[in-house]
Amino acid sequence: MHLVVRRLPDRRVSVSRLDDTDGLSGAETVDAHDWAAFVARTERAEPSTRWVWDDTAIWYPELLRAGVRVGRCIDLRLCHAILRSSVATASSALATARPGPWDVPVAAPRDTDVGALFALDAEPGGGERDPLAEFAAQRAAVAGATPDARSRLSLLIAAESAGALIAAEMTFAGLPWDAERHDAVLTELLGPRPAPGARPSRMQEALAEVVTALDVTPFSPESPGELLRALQSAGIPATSTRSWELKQFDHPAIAPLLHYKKMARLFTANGWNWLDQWVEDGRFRPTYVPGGVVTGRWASDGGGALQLPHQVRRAVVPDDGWSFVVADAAQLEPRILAALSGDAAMAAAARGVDLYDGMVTAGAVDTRAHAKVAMLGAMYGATTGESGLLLPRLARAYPRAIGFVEAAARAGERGERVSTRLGRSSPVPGRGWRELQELAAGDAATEAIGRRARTEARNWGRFTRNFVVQGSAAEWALCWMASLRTRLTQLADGTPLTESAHLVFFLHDEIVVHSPIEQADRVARLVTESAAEAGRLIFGDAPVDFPVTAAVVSSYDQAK
DNA sequence: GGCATTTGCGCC
DNA sequence: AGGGCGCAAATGCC
Repeated sequence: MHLVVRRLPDRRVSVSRLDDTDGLSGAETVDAHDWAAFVARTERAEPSTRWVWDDTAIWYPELLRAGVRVGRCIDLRLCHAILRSSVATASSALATARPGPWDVPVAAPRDTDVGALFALDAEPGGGERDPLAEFAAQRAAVAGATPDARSRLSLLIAAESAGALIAAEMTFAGLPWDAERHDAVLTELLGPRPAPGARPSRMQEALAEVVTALDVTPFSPESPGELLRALQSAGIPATSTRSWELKQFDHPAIAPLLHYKKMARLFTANGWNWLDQWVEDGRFRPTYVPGGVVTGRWASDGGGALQLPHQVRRAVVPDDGWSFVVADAAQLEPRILAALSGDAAMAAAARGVDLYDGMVTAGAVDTRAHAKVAMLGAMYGATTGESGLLLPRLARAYPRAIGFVEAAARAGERGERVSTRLGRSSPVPGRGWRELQELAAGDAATEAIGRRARTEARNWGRFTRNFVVQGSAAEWALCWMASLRTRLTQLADGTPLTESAHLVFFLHDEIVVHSPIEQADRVARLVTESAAEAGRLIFGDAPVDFPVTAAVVSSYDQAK
């Protein structure tokens, strides 16, 4: 049962009911005051309802604030983006139409004030968005795909939309954050909080050491130019001020300088100012941006939520009487590649808990470290260095897996689109890229143009090579979370979201569930079950395991 | 002065 | 010459 909803100008919502064949079977209008109650009533009476709306980030926060949860939805904006560029729906009316009001590049405005839903005076797309017509166009696009693509796209649409619900719920719940412990971590590593504009004492000390060791007049290491001149004046032939380059030099100034840089990073990115700005009432509430990355990964907006350094994870602490269940998928991307390519040998190596160990046991590589660097290199397109050297051996042991990413790279080099397991396709390269390739192929091409064209082609090939793996892994993660969410909802048995176990953080292949202590072990099992279900949903009976490590902890840093 | 780009580094 | 991001501060430009 689909209920297509749309904002009306006079603070009302129109609700169109569609039957199983998408025929209009009823319509009504609901006043803003009654909206949350209407949704709650509908969810109770018909839990399998799928709400169809333009943008979850617009509709859902207000419902959550009213204590109402939604089981299932279709996020038309997110699904439009998928279907618009998918190779599988390329000939559909939806994909071939001129850009319209659904082709908005970013999520809804960050305005989550109470009443925001009905306060929107203009459509985010700039034009009138008709959800009924858009839903029909999307259903037609999917129906027109091959049967195989149809079922995969249907799963992708459901998973993407579930992700949008989860993102809104996680922002609503917030990540439990102990500001006192954060302050303690900062004080331990940097010294006490300095006056505004001043450096923390430990940074000051490290800087003094650097100045002494370089025998220079005091300078500001935040300025790459000043730092470079200071280093060179002491005879250190640095060409940049990057830490990984500075590491190579043997000079007494290097160690305190690297220490300084480390501290400076923590101070500016996740120091006291960050704490003041982002943590309120014991919660960090970033905005997640589902579909924010071309590959389908989530992005985030505000507070650098997806880059929380390990140093400060000690401050992520559950409420009294609660635990965290922290789980991550072991070697997710290589396993995804094994499943995508149907590489039986790699699938066999993936049978244990550690895929890299499995590769060593099979004799494909010498050490676990080699296995890891070689696999990452294969998926990222490394050509030089250690991983470049290991690649031939890897290709002999796992020809199908390596052949799969190589094929994706070659397609990208030709300017073709590649697709994830469920049918999200990479964008076509820009006009400048295509013109350069045509120029290089023509009679007037110079050697320099040819060189530039080949470089650009290889660059795009590395992107498409990684796209298929990263994007398919993102789909697995969405299915994992969506399956878990369903189980957690059952466990909650009608309890409000934040009064029972609920997701509070997601990081590509890792999740954190905030759970009452007595439920935590059960939640850990649900996490594991959900991972197995995700594998089945996406790959059917393909013989690749997706093990997850699930730990019950009393602070985030204790996991792993 | 303000806005855009670059540099460097955090995460996966 | 290794994929995808976000963010702070410095730097570049008008």
